[in-house]
Amino acid sequence: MATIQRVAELAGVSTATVSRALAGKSTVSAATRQRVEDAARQLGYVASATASSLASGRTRNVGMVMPFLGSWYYASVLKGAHRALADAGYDLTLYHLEDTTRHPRRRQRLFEEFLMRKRVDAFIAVSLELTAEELTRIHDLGKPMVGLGGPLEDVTTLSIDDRAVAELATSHLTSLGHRRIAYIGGSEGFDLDFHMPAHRRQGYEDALIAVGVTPDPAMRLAADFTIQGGHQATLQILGDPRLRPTAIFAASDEMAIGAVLAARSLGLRVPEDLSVVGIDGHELGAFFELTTVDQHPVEQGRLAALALLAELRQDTAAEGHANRALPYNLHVRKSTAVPPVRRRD
Amino acid sequence: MATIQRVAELAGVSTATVSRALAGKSTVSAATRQRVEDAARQLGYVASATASSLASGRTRNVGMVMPFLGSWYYASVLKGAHRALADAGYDLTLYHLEDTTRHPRRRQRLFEEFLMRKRVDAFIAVSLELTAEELTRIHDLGKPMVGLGGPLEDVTTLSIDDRAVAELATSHLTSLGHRRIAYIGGSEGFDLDFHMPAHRRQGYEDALIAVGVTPDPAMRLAADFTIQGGHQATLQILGDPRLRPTAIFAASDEMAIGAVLAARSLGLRVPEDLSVVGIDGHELGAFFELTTVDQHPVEQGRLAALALLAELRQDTAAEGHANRALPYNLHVRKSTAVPPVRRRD
DNA sequence: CTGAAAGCGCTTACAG
DNA sequence: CTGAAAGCGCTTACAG
Repeated sequence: MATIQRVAELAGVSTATVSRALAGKSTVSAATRQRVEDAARQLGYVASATASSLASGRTRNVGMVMPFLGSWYYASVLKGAHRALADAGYDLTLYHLEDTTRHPRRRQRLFEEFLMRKRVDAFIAVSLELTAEELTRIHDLGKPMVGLGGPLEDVTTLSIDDRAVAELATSHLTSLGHRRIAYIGGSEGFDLDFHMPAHRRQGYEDALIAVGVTPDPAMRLAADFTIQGGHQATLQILGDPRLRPTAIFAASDEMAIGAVLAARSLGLRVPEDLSVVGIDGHELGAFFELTTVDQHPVEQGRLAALALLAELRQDTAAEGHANRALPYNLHVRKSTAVPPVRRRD
Repeated sequence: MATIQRVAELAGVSTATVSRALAGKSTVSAATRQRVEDAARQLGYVASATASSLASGRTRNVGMVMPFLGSWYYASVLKGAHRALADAGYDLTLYHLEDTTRHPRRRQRLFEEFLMRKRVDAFIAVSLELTAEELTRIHDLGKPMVGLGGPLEDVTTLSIDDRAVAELATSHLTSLGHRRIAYIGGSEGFDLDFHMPAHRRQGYEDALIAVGVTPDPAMRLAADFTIQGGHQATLQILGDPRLRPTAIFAASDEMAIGAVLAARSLGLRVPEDLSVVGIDGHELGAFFELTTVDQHPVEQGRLAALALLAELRQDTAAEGHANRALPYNLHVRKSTAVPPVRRRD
């Protein structure tokens, strides 16, 4: 593998000039730059990231800290962030923040060893619920950080307005004429950001109140954020003769798909007998013709990466820890429609 | 951030001794080691990966090259590999090998820039179909590499026996008494390893022939490896009055789920009217009570990482480029049963 | 616009 | 068992 020394010899300049020319510094003459580039190409030279990092103090590598690997949302965010970073010439190193209670040693090691190695210039933290000590440790690293999802103290955060999203989904249903709308929310502790379920419930209730409906606690169920969770909760709701909802709003698309399948298994047609709306923009939504509030996870990853790159570029110690709002939009498909004609009570 | 120099001062030894003590070299006295460890802990010292790499030539970082981010299988493999690497003290840097035809520049840049930076000691390549030139470039990097999935020339590869897997799934059906078994295989070009569809089809046919059934080309359909793909193919198969299969074998669990949903939409019960078996061990399989041949993707990622770590440990130039077989097992759930009593033809 | 030289923070023969 | 010193391959003030 070629070194900068070899390139310098071939181009007939010093290693300092090679470094400047390939880094695109403006203080190199066009002719010299050309010779250096030719020599580098001829030798297949690419600067060693290791040596470059040690000398410059910049790694051109970003750490991505995620609580889950293997689920659709996180994989999508990862994809969006990776592409934006790669386009800027950055590498992405992945850190899995495991569950504290189940894997205390692995999690501890992440903070005491992996993140301390100075392998990255900055971090993107997705849906992180951190202890005070963990947050201190991260701050002590002195690296820029952008959070996606849960609001973190003294960290620039991008997050979706969970209340507004839930209100939009519910209003979509009320505007179609629905009044008996059940809500399947997250069970406590399932999601890492424990404010999210409360915000979404608030949005749901706000939308009901806006059309004069008093929220009925019996119409709210907690479930896991999975197809199975939505399925069970829906069987529960539809099986209770007192409830008779005409629509279900689920806090995730997977739950909503579970609701659709549960309705079908009871012989109900969606949307003729029951409307269903979810949140996410999940890849399976298209197949199930699910109406949803799309939160664009790939785009979320991209925006987090761009925000971080901006901080790195201006090297701001970043006082402006804004909590920026992420985009979302209602994607109407065929799982929602006007409610069935009301039966006599 | 503490440097090795500070630790050396605090412990009253040279930096060389600090380095040896913390690296666990046996040539350090117990007393000295203890003092060094105490000093390091007190200062919160962790060696800089950058400096360590430059000095030692080892990065303790592995590159994971994947053609897709965001799908369940790849996310699962990533998860398994990440954990095994982290447990060995290694970091994981992710490289997305984008589709050649759609993103020629991004893919080219991966080979000409990202992989050349010497940021990693070795690579794990998942389902990679590489051009001759790309393979040459990877070999020229002189780094150990383990392939998962597609067989790569001169590379240690872990792969599943696709023929045997398909034969097992099909034999499960024939042993239940099925003889009219349709097969939904991958459409050409969808998967990167283009031998896989042929091998699975071979296994399907072998199992039929073993019970005296002549494979009928009309019972084979190609589809995308998705729920949608399986759904469409199944409507096609069940809609053809000449075929009347009692069972469907799909080359992936997502296809198989599509088959189950298609059957239900036609009023058929699974498994009473139609048995369905898939391949994968997909997380959704449990919900749909799908019988499948589980290929344990998380475990695949772990095994690939362990194989790579073994190569790194013995620093073998690795002549033994064995193609090791990955484990799989039949997971019988409720989507398969004896065939319905045959109607008169 | 370019070069000589220091230095980034470690590891590791070499010597004792 | 330990230390002094070289060196890993770059980047970047500093000087001209």
